[in-house]
Amino acid sequence: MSISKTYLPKEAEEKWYSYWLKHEFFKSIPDEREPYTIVIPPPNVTGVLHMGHMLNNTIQDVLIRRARMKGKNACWVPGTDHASIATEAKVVAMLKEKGITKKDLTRPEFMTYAWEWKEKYGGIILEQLKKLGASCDWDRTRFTMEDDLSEAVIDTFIHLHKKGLIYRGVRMVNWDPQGKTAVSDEEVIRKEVNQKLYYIRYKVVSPESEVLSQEKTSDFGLQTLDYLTIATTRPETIMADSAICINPNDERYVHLHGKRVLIPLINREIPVILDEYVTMDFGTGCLKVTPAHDLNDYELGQKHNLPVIDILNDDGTLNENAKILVGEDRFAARKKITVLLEADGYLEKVEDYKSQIGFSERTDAVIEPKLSMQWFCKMDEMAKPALDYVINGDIKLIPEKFTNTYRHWMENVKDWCISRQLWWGQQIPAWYLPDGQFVIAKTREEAFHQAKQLTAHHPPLTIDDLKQDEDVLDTWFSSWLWPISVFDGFKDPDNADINYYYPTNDLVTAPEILFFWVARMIMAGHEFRGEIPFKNVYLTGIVRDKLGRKMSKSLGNSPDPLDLIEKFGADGVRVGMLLCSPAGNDLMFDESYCEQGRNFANKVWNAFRLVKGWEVDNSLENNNGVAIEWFGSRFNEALNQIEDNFAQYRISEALMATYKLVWDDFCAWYLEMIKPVYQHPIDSETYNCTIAFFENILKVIHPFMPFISEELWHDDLFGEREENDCCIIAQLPINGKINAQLLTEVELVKQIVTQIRNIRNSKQIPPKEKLALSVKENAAVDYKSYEHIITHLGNISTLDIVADKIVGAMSFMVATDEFYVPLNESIDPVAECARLQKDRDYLAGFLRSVNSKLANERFMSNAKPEIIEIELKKKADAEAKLKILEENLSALAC
RNA sequence: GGGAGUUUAGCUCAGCUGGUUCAGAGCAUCUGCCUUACAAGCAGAGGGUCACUGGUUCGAACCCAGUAACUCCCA
Repeated sequence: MSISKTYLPKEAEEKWYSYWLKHEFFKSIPDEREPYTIVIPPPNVTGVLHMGHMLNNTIQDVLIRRARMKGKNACWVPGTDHASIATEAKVVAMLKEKGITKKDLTRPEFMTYAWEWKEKYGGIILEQLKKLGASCDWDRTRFTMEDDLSEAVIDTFIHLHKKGLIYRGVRMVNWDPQGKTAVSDEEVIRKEVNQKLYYIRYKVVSPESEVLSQEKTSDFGLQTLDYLTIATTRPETIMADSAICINPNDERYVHLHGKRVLIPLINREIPVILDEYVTMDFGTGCLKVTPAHDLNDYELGQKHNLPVIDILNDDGTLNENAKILVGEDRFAARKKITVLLEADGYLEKVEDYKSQIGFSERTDAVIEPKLSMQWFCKMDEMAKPALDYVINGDIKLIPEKFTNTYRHWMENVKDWCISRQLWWGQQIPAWYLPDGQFVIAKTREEAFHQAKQLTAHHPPLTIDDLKQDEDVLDTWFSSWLWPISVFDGFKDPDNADINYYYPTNDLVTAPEILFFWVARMIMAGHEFRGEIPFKNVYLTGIVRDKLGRKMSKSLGNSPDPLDLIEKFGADGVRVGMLLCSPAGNDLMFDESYCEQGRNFANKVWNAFRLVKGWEVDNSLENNNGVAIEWFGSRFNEALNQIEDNFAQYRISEALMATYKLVWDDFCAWYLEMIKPVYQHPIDSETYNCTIAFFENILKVIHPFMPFISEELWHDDLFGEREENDCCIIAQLPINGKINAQLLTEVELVKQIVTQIRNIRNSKQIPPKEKLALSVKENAAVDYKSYEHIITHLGNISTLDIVADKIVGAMSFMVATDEFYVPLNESIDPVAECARLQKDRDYLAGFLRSVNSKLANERFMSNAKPEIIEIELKKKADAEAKLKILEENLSALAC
């Protein structure tokens, strides 16, 4: 036999993946079967596969393969999103290398470069998914910026605008001064940063004492009545201050009520206002209010009608409003103004200070809160039905704990800023007239038509006078339509695909995007189809390294998934990912899990080698009836467990149940039970049953390990296969009968075998030396029917049923039955006594606790009858065993 | 600051409605084996004050309160 001793995945993976493709097993078209649909969370088109994708897509593939094997019409729709910020950043960087800056290009020129980039690098990630074995229907691959999907986005915008759900407004946004775009809250990464807290003095002016104060301007006196001190981390923004705010309850500052102060260096006068918003014990209790550059200050400013003074340009430099340091970058300005303040005596002190600062996820620039004109989508109306679907269980979040978080978010939802100051994306269909009015229209012509109505009485407006909004829509404004748009549900709302596949079944994604993707898909589903987009949302954990750090490129702590596949095989990596991924909890990934997965594949491979090597002799009679019936029952029991685990989305537990079924029950017990003596043939009935079992095992492992199962499926051990007879479309075994008594008794048999092995171990008896075994049956189990198994696994010469104890033999108990193994050497009575006494003491203690329970009136009156029943049985069992132990002890005269 | 979650063996995690001999699994460790499927293996074994302190209960890993540590989300 020339089969390799280890499973070599590489060849099988290439062979079977292309075989599956060629035979279109991933392809789905609507038919009369029940559909099972997953839409992939579209990865960034310019992305490469990372561990998060591996986990996510392994789970999806397991689910989709299982559904396929359960007879459903399984459809997994792949695709990518255009990732406007990330992609544009990459294109800009690529252009920079060529010596081109974005500013020098027209919009269409830039888009040409961007599309070239996308064609060249986009979709690499989808090719990588194939290595993992992903069984997506590749003919359905979609991209959020392709024409149809873009049209859906624009139509959606127009629709929502008509409904009054989209508006334009000045709002505080997270501004990325490097990318020169607004980014969403979700794209801001908060980090703890060491900063400085600057204490700055503002001179107090008051009408009555103005003269006095001005006199003191030159020498900054130490009279605390003359100035107040604020604490800030951003001294460069003092020129944008609109007020100083103190808490009305702050007794230290009662004298400041109604006063005005001068901003240092520029001497602009601002009022002191009162608001309980100010925390008295933070800093000095005096808060500088800078509405243009801080969200909280903005809200405070709104409340108190303060002017908004914006001193920053889009690139983060100071503008003319700042009066001083104009043109300086904000961080350079901070350093310089500190020097100026110090020089003029305004700087009281500087302290070290730690606080959270927002950084752009894409450019890592410090986020600047900035007031800017943006497009918004109103959320409150849409949030309500989207919340209801989850609360009333139409959509299930797995694990359930996320329902709370979801509710909390949906009840406090904020409007969605949907504009981005970029070119790569769908350009907002707003057209501005020269007078600043705008219309919303799909095309320039339509916009012109509408615009003419607005300016009916004015001199001619030409079509070229219209200027389209420069901004594009947030990528999530495409993604939230994904479950509908991939089936062309916007273009053709009643088409066969959308009617058949929608709502989809399961969505598998990360909890990080529960709100800005999952929640919005639910809103879109309700808004545009009046239906949920999916029934279950399985939220995976975040893949972390052993130290609990999130895997990331910048930390360099993430293995390359393709290297892992190379090293352990795709099946091994899939198993490895799932072994360490409890639902909803983060997973501490380690390569050793993949190694375990590889070893498992190897175990299956070697079980195959064993069976493959057997010779069949038709004249032999079948002695393995019990073993065969037992494994059949055990297999059915395991099928139930696996099904149950899947029903609860406990996928790693379903895998573990499968793992144990194969490794322990099939390999370690069943195959050992029936294995013929070396170079002896096997009877045909056992052989055929074993092959049938093996084929069922291939089916059960297939969703987890598609490649090795398919590889073995086609071996002639399992007979001739038709061209289309493949494991991937085989139907999972149907649940059969379970003989519970048999399962229980074989557990006892296993204990007997283990005890015999222990005797061998402790007495250093070689496995080849046969031993005799006698049993004194005290209970109802007929061990004679298991004789074949016991003698085979324990290498026992004879199994005798005896009526009396055998003195001088090694003994052990299983349940209440007594077993004896006579040895040539005499046993050590002292050691034997000690062993028996230990058992007796333990049992006696146990019995005491049971008895005290039963003697407790409150227990007897409160406990449920079945609990009392159990306690009584415990008592009876313990007493029976104890009796035997006592007998044995006295026989030994201990 | 507000909200949510986690804490069980060296590691990663199960443990459902409080009630079996309930303290479990996989990995790792230790011991013995190159026994003709597999050393990527086989046969055994050890290992835990269920974070801590109280409470409820006949009975608590599980319910309640408080404390501590860690994580995430929001501000």
